[in-house]
Amino acid sequence: MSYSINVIRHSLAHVMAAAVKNLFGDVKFAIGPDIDNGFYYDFDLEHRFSEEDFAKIEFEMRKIIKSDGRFVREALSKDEALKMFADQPYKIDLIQNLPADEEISVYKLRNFVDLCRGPHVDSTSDLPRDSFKLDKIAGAYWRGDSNNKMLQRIYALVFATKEELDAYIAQREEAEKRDHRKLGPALDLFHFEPDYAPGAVFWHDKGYTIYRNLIEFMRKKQQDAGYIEVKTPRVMDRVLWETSGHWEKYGQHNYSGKTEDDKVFCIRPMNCPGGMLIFGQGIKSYKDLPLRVAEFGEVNRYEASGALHGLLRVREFTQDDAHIFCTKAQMEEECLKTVKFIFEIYKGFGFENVEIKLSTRPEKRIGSDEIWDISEKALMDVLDHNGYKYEIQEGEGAFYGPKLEFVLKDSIGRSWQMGTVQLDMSLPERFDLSYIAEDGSKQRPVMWHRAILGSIERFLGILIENYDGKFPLWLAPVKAVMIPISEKHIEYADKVYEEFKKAGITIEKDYSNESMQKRIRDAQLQKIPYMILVGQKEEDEGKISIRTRDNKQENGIEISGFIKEILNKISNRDLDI
RNA sequence: GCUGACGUGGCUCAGGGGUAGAGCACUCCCUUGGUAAGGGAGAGGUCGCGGGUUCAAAUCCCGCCGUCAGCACCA
Repeated sequence: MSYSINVIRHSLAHVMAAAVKNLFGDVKFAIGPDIDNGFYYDFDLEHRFSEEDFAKIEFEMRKIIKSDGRFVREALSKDEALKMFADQPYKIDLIQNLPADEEISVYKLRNFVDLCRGPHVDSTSDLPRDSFKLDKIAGAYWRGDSNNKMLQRIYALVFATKEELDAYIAQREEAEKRDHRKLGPALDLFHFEPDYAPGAVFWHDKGYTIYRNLIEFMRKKQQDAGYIEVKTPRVMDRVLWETSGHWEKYGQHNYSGKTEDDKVFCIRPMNCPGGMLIFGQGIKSYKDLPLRVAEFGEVNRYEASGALHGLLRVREFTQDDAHIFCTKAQMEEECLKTVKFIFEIYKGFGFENVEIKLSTRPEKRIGSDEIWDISEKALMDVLDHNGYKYEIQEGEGAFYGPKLEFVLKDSIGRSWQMGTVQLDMSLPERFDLSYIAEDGSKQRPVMWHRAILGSIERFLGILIENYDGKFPLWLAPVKAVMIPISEKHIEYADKVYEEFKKAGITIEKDYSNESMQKRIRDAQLQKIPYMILVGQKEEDEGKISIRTRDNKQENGIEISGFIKEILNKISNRDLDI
């Protein structure tokens, strides 16, 4: 009989728990579910696990697997279960939270009994012996709540075959090689100064060129899509943040300070209030709607130290933010337009595989259930009526409204949450925004928040990893590097170089006193799209030779034609070189 | 923020109670090379910061800061 990989993973979690019990004795067991690449199990025990324990635990697991132990299911009443797990406080906690009349099942594996719904394999001989591997140790809070005790979690990788396990590990190593925290400094894009500005980016010339390219790209697209662009203050009085409600909810994450006359100012953690004040200025008519207000807004949030992660989670970043004000009647159309817009933008970067998640009302929220019903339905209608597939994330919405999240898969299959579209039922109210309707009455506008790239920093981090540093031509900070074969050809190289310059193409010279091979290697490592090689032959013919970073080679190319080709690729934003 | 590991020249890392090493990168010299590392020489660090133990600390202990892996958080 063959079992699903999930059943195998979960059964192995029991085996590992049993092994830990055999080896370490007094252990309090928490939970051990299967996950995407294997399973984990949370333990509470005196002994501090270290990776040196892995070999021992794996050895014990294999012993258990070989012993042909049976997984035996037993059904108990709640009282019986409580008695059985009397010395297991976490299991007691779980049992007590089960419905009173529910039958409780436990699974026995030799001397180890675990509270569990199952299912499991019949016998440990159904389990693989060489396609699992203990992976890492981590702290994890009981019930995922930071008020609770932190337990020790062991993660393990489990696949159906050894080959799949090895492939997974190899894929992970590949991902590590593309880590933007490595590639970024190596390609001279940016760096961090942990001592002076943890979580804030120092953009170098090349990185900032890409950064500006991204903003220009969005700016152009937004203009075409009927947005206006504004710029609002970064430092504003605390009163504003109290009005918006963010001081109360996120005050601890704000950068704020007192002036000499004791006023408290706050560096903006988001751009919304600025957008509200722009709308609130003057009297708006229904004829002004929909009003799409974009801002490339730099924000600062004092994120928890443990949350920082390269460009993906920083304390200072720029959002490609926009607030769309519209009437109730325009609400769905605007949402649909935005969703389509988002897909169009992602496609431009080669991200075709985009998933939508719809997050519904959280426990802590404002607004009546009626309004939530209407807004959630509005989002679903837009998606349903236009054939978009989506997954619902119950209770994951913002406190002020439901949201759509756009998750894209990169070139090596990893998922990233990027853009978001959110309905805000709070801010128009708090800022008392209104417009004059056709019948002369004052109406409250509907307001959508939306960010497409999310943050420029984050998006760029993901692009680095997605492209493995090989940016498409239109984004690449340096399009080509000029490599004369020997010193004798520098004069000709300069002549060619000037032609590229004149055409507005960013190109570097490498006239350093190194062998040509060395200079080619350097250019390859910098992932510069084109190497332009000129030697005696090229000089005699008045042509150039091109080598691409993908090792494509073409000799005797005509200069003006090649320049034209590059300019074309840049303006078309071609993804291939 | 929590748990654990870690913090040595720009980068990758070795060493380890008696006042610092390698490779790459950098500078200079030789070499003038046809598609991923030519050769030589040189410069560069009070070993994250602060305190303690010691005749002596980069090395041991404590605190702080930061990084990494998770967890929690993510307006």
